[in-house]
Amino acid sequence: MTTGGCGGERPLRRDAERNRQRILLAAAEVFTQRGLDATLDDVARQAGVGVGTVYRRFPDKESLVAELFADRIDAMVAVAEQALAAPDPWQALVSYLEYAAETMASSIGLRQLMMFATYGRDRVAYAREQMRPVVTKLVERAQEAGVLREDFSATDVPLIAYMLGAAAEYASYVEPEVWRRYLTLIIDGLRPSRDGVSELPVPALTPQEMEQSMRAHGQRGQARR
Amino acid sequence: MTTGGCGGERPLRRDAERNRQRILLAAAEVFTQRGLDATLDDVARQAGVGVGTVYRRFPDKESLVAELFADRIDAMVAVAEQALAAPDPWQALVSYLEYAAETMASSIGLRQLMMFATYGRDRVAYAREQMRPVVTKLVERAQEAGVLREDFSATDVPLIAYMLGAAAEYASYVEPEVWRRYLTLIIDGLRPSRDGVSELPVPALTPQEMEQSMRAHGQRGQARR
DNA sequence: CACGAAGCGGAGAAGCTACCTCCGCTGCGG
DNA sequence: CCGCAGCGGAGGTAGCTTCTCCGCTTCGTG
Repeated sequence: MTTGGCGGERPLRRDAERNRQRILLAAAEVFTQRGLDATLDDVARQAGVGVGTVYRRFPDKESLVAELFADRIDAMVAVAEQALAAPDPWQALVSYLEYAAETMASSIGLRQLMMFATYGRDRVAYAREQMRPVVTKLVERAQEAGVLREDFSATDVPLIAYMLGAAAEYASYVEPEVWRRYLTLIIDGLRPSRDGVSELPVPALTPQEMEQSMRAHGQRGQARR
Repeated sequence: MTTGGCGGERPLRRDAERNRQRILLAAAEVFTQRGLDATLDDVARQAGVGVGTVYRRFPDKESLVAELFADRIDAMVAVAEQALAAPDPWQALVSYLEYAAETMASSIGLRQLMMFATYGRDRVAYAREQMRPVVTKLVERAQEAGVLREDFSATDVPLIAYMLGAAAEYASYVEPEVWRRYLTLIIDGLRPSRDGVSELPVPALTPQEMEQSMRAHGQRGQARR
């Protein structure tokens, strides 16, 4: 009632607000399980409302997707910064890598959003820019401490997370956590100079190349599907 | 002429045969670079012929895809068997893993074909059945020799290969070989009991679960997309 | 060379699917 | 109790894919 100045938009009617929440919930379910290719019709069905209701609340698919995942994208940046504050350089890097992989594995839609420049380019681009120097520092700190192999690079982090997300998606119907096996293998391979360690055979992607890859996939709406 | 009994089909006219080869070549290009979602129209354009010509030679998309990749699928089985004949259990497993990953990384279409039950189910299913016991033996032999961690499983092989293929696809425009970095990390993580080795945190997929995953993705034509 | 048949191209039919709009009806709440 | 915010979902529009058809071209044999 007493909101007084009515900051701009009047509050929704009670039933409308309830439907809005239902839609958000349904969208989360649908886009995480089936990816961003899923239709707004699908979301509506899952929410138990008509398509019209969805389009009344969200001007288009992109807005809905953006609103849905905004906080999880922000969280990725925050967690990276927290990791940098942690005392143990090895633990910091490993836990961030795990967090990134967990994020990519937890939602097909979010993975597509982060890795393909299909929707919400601005916000994602911004988050990526925030993270880049932080992750670089994370990697360098571990290397300076001598606990991480020298040939590892910051751009390997998102690619590994993406890759693990792909494995998670593949197995999502039977064991959504298999990716942890492969993360463990990779982490075990991350330590420096043990006997029998082989050098990494190819240079890592440069940040510019990461951008390019992202764009290349964004072009033809692969995210999709 | 003197083919006499005419084994069934008369040979194609010279220009027709030339076009057939062009189509096969174009199809290889298109399906490996863009995946099985690519249109037969795309193939025709790439081949420099009309769509009609494609459909005259190959009854439908599936036939073309099957014919294209048949030998590479057979090769996967053959290479597995060869690996089993190699003397060094570690080398045998590692080289097969590399071969599998290379296959999945070299062609988006082939990876989809092998991992999603969209086209050519029979041949792929058959190849998988052939490979399963061989890979199992490869893994067990390495474990008995004490050169491979005990918690590694045969079903990890295709999943790892798939995952690396996903990384390859992502970076295909800038550095199609990055996946080798991650294969190396994984291989370094494959050796048994070094100090600081962590146990794998999740059980591997069972062969039945592998089948299920494959089918699940095949259902809604994701492969494509 | 001439001619029949094999082959060709590509417009377009047929069938989807996805996004979004519109309008007559419903039911909230002042 | 009534006015208006909100609702549902049929359907318009656009795009895309698979495959067919038929008038024209080219091969190669007699």
